[in-house]
Parts: sequence; structure tokens; C-alpha cells
Amino acid sequence: MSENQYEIIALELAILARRVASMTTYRKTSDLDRSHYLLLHQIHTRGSAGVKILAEEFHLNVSTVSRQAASLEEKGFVTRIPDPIDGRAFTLQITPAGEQALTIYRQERTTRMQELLASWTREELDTFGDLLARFNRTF
Amino acid sequence: MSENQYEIIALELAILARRVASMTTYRKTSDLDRSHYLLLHQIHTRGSAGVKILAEEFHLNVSTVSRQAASLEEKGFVTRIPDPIDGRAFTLQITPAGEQALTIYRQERTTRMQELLASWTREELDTFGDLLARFNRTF
DNA sequence: ACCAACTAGTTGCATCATGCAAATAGAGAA
DNA sequence: TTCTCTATTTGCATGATGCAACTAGTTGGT
Repeated sequence: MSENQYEIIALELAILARRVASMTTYRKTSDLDRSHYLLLHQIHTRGSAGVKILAEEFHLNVSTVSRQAASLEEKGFVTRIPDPIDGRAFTLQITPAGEQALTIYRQERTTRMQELLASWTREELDTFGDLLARFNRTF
Repeated sequence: MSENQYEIIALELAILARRVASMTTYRKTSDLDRSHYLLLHQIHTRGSAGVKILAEEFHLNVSTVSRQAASLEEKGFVTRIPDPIDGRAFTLQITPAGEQALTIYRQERTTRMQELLASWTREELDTFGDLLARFNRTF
């Protein structure tokens, strides 16, 4: 009854998820929390888009993204550009302040990861990143 | 300004956390949800213990574990054994029903992982499991 | 031109997992 | 005994999410 590879992965993923979950409340870092960071990052890298498209890309409910977008707008990290054709729609465009917040947050995260993973080799880091990315895209 | 290894890992972890978080509500699987599973698994593998010790092992707040324990007890998956010496304390002991639920849940998770990771080689699975475990313990 | 059906986005309500702080109650020491 | 310490529970708050109902604008058929 030894644990097979899948069991190990399932277990470790559950543990990981919990750790991250508990950090989510606890985190007292910058202006940006995890979900805002992800949304801002997405807008930054893919370009402006409306909440529906973003929600699809994230596999999240539109309402969730809508709220996150509202929150980012309130902080001045994105602006809504009304769609000239469709009066209901708009795109979220990252502002200079948003770019700046993103850079700072990313820097913080990177530093934290560096500390955490100080003992890992380049190969291990590479592999871990690859496999994580692949796992996420498999989902 | 290309993304370095740490940035990639940080980003992918954030994405992963979110995916798992969204599954947490959505999941309509067995009797056990993620946090209950983890607690039960821990009790199963480490043996009976009180909430304080379990909370320490999980790096979770005692209150959180207390509630999870109460919930597991309500479902009949653990029983409280009062500490014969200390009247405040008790240990949580897994019941046969708890063992059974654990087995079933684990089986479900394993199957899901198998489906998800069908295209991965044994080496990749092995490496991913290792690195995840190592990361969790580094935390 | 009009109405019905559709669609982009928002909002109210519920749930889950968590933390912190206060409460409870027993233990141990002076 | 009384004061302090400790194991656990409970109340309150927060963040992230989903679903369902709503608003308002679009589009297609007649």
C-alpha cells in the first residue's frame, strides 16, 4: 500500500494549496494581493481586454473578475476604456501606476522565492518552473 | 527584462493556488473536502494527536484546526479521546469510517491525477512529486 | 421601427478556509 | 487558595470564489 506517484503529487498539491491559501490572508506585503497581481499581470502581458475574455482565460467566473477589476480600478491600476462600438463593453487598460505596482510586487515575490529556494540548483529551478507551468496548462 | 526562473515559479505557483482555490468551492466529490482530507491524512499517518500539535505541524492557527476537527468528528471520521492526565486536552483518533473515507478520497484524487497527468512520463511524475514535496518542506 | 432574444458587466447572497482576539476551563505553582 | 499559564472553542472579520438575478445595450426577424 505504498504511495504511488499520483498520490504523492495529489497530496503535495493539497498541502501547497493550503500554504498559499493561508498566506493569502496573512500577507501584509504591498498594495497588491495575489488575485489582483494575477489579473494585472494578465492585462499587462496579453494587452487590454474586457472582463469576459479575462475570465475565460483564467477559467474564473465573470463576476469574480468583475470585482477584481473594480478593485484594481479603484486603486488606479487600470482604467476602463469604453468600447466605441459596443456600449456595454469596455477594455481594462493598465495605467503607469499599475505597471509600477506590478513591477514592485513582482520584485517582492522574486526576492521571496530566491530566499526560499536559495539551496536549489539552476537545473532544479528550471525543471520545477517547467513542470509547474505544464501542470497549470494541463488543468 | 525577461522573466527569470524565480519569477516563473512565483507566477506559476500563484496560478496553481488559484486553480486549486476555485476547485475548493466547486468540488462536489466525496464526503471529504481538501482541508478535511489533509487533517485526516495527518492523523492517519502520524497517529493520534491534539489540535495544538496538529496545528503546529500544519503551520495553521489552532482555531482553524479546531473547527476542522469538530467537523470531522461530526461526520464520525474521528473521535476525541480525553487525555487521562490533562482534563483540557484530548487526542483525535481516526475511526474505521474515517479510514474508509480517507481511502476513498485518496483513490478519487489519484484517479483524477492519473487522468490529468496521463501524458507525463514516470520520470516527470517522479521529479514533480519530489520537487513539490521539497518545496513544501522548504516553506 | 419594434419587439424578442441575446450578451457584457454588476451586484446580492452563500460558502469555505483562514486569522485574531476573547472566552472557557482545567493545570500547576507560590 | 489564588494567580498564572495553557488547551481548546467560539465570535467576528476577511478574501476569493460561484451562482442567480439584475441592468443596460445589441442584434435579428418581422
